[in-house]
Amino acid sequence: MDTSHQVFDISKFKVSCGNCSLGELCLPWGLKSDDLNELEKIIKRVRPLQRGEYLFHTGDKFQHIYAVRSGALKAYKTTEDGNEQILGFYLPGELLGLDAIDNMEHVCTTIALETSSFCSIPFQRLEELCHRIPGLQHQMYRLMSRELTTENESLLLLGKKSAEEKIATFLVNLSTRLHLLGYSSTEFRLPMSRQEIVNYLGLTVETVSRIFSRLQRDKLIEIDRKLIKIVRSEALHNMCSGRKFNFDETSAECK
Amino acid sequence: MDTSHQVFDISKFKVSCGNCSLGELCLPWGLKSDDLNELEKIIKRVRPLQRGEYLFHTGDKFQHIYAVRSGALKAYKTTEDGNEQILGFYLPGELLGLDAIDNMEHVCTTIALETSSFCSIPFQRLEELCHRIPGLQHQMYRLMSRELTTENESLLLLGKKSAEEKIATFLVNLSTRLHLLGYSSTEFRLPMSRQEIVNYLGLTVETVSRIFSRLQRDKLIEIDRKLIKIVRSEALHNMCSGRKFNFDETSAECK
DNA sequence: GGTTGTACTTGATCTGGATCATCGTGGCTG
DNA sequence: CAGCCACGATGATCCAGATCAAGTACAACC
Repeated sequence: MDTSHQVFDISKFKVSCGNCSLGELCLPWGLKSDDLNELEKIIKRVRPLQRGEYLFHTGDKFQHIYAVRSGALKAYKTTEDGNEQILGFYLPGELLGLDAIDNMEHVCTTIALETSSFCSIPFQRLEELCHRIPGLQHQMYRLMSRELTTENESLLLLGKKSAEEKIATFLVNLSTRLHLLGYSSTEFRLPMSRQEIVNYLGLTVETVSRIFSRLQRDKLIEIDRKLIKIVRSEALHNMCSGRKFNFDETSAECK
Repeated sequence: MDTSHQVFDISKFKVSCGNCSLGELCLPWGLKSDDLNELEKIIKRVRPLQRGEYLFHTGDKFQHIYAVRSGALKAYKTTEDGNEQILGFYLPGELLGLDAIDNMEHVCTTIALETSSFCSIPFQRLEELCHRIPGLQHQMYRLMSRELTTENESLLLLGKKSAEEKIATFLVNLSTRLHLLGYSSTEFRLPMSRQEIVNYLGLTVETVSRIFSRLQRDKLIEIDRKLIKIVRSEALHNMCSGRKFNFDETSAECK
């Protein structure tokens, strides 16, 4: 048998959630070792995607949920008039496809922003497993609940915030998520283009460009193309919630 | 024994999902009669709320999810600067509190917009029951998944739509949900104030007032305080997605 | 019936962010 | 290395919707 073939057939690799650095952020959280083994049996790696490749399309039959292992994706819908509407960005440890359970078909399209790898979990078998493993069921509820909370926050973000607040919130949110993954929270690379940022935030490239420039001029951040360095993170945090950027008085009362 | 007392202690009433007109819209969807009985055992009615009374507050310990039986509620968060940010409105058949599972505490406050009644379901016991009843577990996933989809749509609503589109979408959405409940989809009463509508949509009362007036002048709707009559629902539907309101040419090609 | 208060409407003006236009810059190709 | 192209920055203008400022209508109370 030609073993070299197997090297490329990555889907045959056994997944080891136990050794996965994302373990605690992902599905296996709180599982006992036996249960983990059960879960690992149904999880498969899928072929990594290059930038621009799709994970699933709107309307695809829903069979698997996916966990991002590495890389970054965006999820979007296409409106009646053919425009793309970005719903969110996904980083390692995050689950994709949960919104497809209701109608058993995907309701958005997901595309890799950079080379990305995934685990795929057949939903039906996951449901069966949840049935035998209470901890897994609970973790599923938690993850779905968390996604609801996240979306509520996005709702506030888009609904009530000014351009400046949106951008500050966007950066802080990204910074927080990267930090959770063990990366620097102050220096990182934006995996998405300006165009994608503004589509998501409901702004225009010009506005974002101007605000980035202003943040840089005011020494809150340093920015070189996609490289971001957050210099004054407290000030950026304050900016998220409408409080004005007020220099050294970060301890002052904020009415 | 004073039986008249029991008339008021509504929480002692056994819930009958089987006879509930909301059955198919709510938790019991797809359950067999035996399973339904199990579910009914853990569900209780809670005291109805009058307008202005709270169901739960942000930060409350999460113990129950609630199903709206009648009436209407709003869910909101309070921002750092003390403002109210409405996250959504809830009608009969809809579940409240699912976003609290993650941290086991409520992340928003819910208040009755009119006299409203509820069923309460202790989450821990529901989880145990889901464990024994696969259909119930599946329905929970479906309901949470549906809420994710709904929130994605709200996201588009708030992020990219114009004031007119937001209002049209808001009306159409309400109309659809009321229709599902067996009410008229063309004539209904808004359970919320203008102030609440605009808070939710991220607009001002003046803008909404003007757009309502315009829609009325153009004979798309008739409006008398909180009473809405949708006169030309196709036109209103078109308006939701940025397509211009173009009179009788509803059959014309929409690029 | 008058008084008060609250919700809603309508008009006038202002402004944040969109749109339009131009230019710079860095990466890629031949 | 020139030429091209996609991306991003910046300036000038425009406009949808906010803000400010008066009204008006209706319900609650005396």
